[in-house]
Amino acid sequence: MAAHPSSPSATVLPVAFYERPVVQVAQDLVGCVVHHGAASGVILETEAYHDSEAACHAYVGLTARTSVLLGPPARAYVYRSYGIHALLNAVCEADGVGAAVLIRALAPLGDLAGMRARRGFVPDARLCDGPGKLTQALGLDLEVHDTSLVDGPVRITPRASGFQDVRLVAGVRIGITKAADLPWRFCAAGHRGVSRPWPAGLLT
DNA sequence: CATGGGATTGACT
DNA sequence: GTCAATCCCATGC
Repeated sequence: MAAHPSSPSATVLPVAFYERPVVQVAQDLVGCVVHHGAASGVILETEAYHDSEAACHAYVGLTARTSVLLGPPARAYVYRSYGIHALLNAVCEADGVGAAVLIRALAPLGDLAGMRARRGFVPDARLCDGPGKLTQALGLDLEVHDTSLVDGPVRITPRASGFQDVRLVAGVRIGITKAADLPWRFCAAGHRGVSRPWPAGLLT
């Protein structure tokens, strides 16, 4: 952090950014930068989830698990998947609406050495090409669940240089069985560092 | 209190 | 292509 003297709060995406329709936020987040400590990466892939459709955890209503999803926007929703992986989501829309954007892939940007150490020295292109991989690379765990994305340990800043006008490729969401036909997955066109399978047209 | 499923990954056939 | 690892929590008896 000492190498970056600029004030973080001045450039962090504000609460109002997240307090919008979740499918819009999912698209706008591609190209933005996630920070955790010295580690950071450019978002290459997102998915939107909303409590109006069955794939969203909040579809079942208010429970201990879904209280954060249904709470105010601009907070981190982190949960464990398959007993092993921590998945990072940004809570969106108004307080009372269950909606979040799942961050599925990053282009590694800051603290590559730390990422390599935490990920076990895989090729750099594979450091953050999946939702469980990127949380491990960033050093995130469930401890950041229900923390602020504006002034908490995890922060997201606006689109990096070279990503202001990023072209998006939409596809269906990955790894779900319910509401599997909604095209709510968004990838940065031309970037191979996204999770498999690549959506049609990614490289064209 | 017991059971089962899941927004994944990596290793293996 | 298949499959197991392994945690949280919703559901049901």
